[in-house]
Amino acid sequence: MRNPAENHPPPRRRSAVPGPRTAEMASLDPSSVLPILSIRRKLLLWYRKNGRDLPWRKTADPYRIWISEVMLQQTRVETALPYYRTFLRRFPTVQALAGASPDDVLKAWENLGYYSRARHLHEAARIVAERFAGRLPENVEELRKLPGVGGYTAGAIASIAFGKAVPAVDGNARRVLARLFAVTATVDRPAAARQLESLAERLVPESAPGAFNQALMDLASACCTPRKPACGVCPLRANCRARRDGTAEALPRRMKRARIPERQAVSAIVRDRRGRLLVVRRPGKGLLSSLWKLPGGFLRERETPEEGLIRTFREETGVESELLSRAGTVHHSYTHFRLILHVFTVRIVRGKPQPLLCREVRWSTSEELASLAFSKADRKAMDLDAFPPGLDKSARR
DNA sequence: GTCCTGGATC
DNA sequence: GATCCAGGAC
Repeated sequence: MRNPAENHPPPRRRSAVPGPRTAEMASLDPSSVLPILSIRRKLLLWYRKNGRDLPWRKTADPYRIWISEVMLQQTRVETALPYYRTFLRRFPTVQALAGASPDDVLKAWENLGYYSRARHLHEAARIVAERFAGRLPENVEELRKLPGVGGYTAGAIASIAFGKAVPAVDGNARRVLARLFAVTATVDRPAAARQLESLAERLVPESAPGAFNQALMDLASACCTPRKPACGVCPLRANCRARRDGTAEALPRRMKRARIPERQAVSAIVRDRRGRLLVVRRPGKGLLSSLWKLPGGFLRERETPEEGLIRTFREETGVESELLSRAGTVHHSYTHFRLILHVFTVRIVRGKPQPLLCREVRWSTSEELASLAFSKADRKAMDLDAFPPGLDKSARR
């Protein structure tokens, strides 16, 4: 009947409690001790057999572990994998990353999404290089002060790279914990997040905290999946309250998300006589900051794509233009809006492009385009361009 | 609330 | 092909 999730031990710093806190738990409820020990043992055993073989698990280099954890924020393992390899070939050390140009770092991040991660990572690398002589701090509090390092990432680095017995609760771990302890509170509310965090804190063993934290996440991806969890083969099935209650698939509970609005935008494909493409660089803040894009922008209410194109192209670069043809439409979806992008081929009738509402304008050859960082949506838009045959060769010379 | 992309599902 | 969904930091 006792649910550890409902215990609210007085908040305390972990360091105040040496060793496993089993004595305290025992004094509260003898029956709750065994599950913790049993869960740890089973999970670690399962992990030794079934843990994924990932490159960042073959290294003890805190820098590499840090890179992997930042890449894994909001990102699947399979997606991050190739980026991890190329990023580390390119920036093998904290010093290499700290000394790189922002553009190189951004390019290495192209298509990985959430580009502020790349900016923060770069900034943090400089801090680590300058203030910490290239060594990452080892404790959660100091790690958390680095840009781009929040609670989860700090816990992951501290436990995996430095063997600290701290939890690292990401969305996967939250799912496992919510089911294991039948936490029915809405997990994206702070109260429930604290509850799960405190459960994780009690579970993490002093002996192998990094392995334990990773085991929790691997279990989440291998059998404690969001839909149709494979409870039959789960090593923790005997301990799982949700399994007992038949509520595994209903947990964790989330708030239902607001409907996502739709926004319309326009993009211009403009070529010069040599076949070079006009591209502009986005501002340093906001959506896709510092990435390159085609000229254009968001439509106003009741504005037609044609009107919007002429207006946004003028506002962004100061030129007067006319439409040549419709190149097509791109649909792309962001966290908080869906984008419908109308793409036109366009001709400049007056003026020379200036960086007015953008950081930079440039006529780019296809070779140069390959070296600039664009968002997925802009790549899609550029792919709509029916390149005039014959010009391509001259553009490359 | 604002940041992105890709995979699963219909 | 559209829609839903998963995944942390600020």
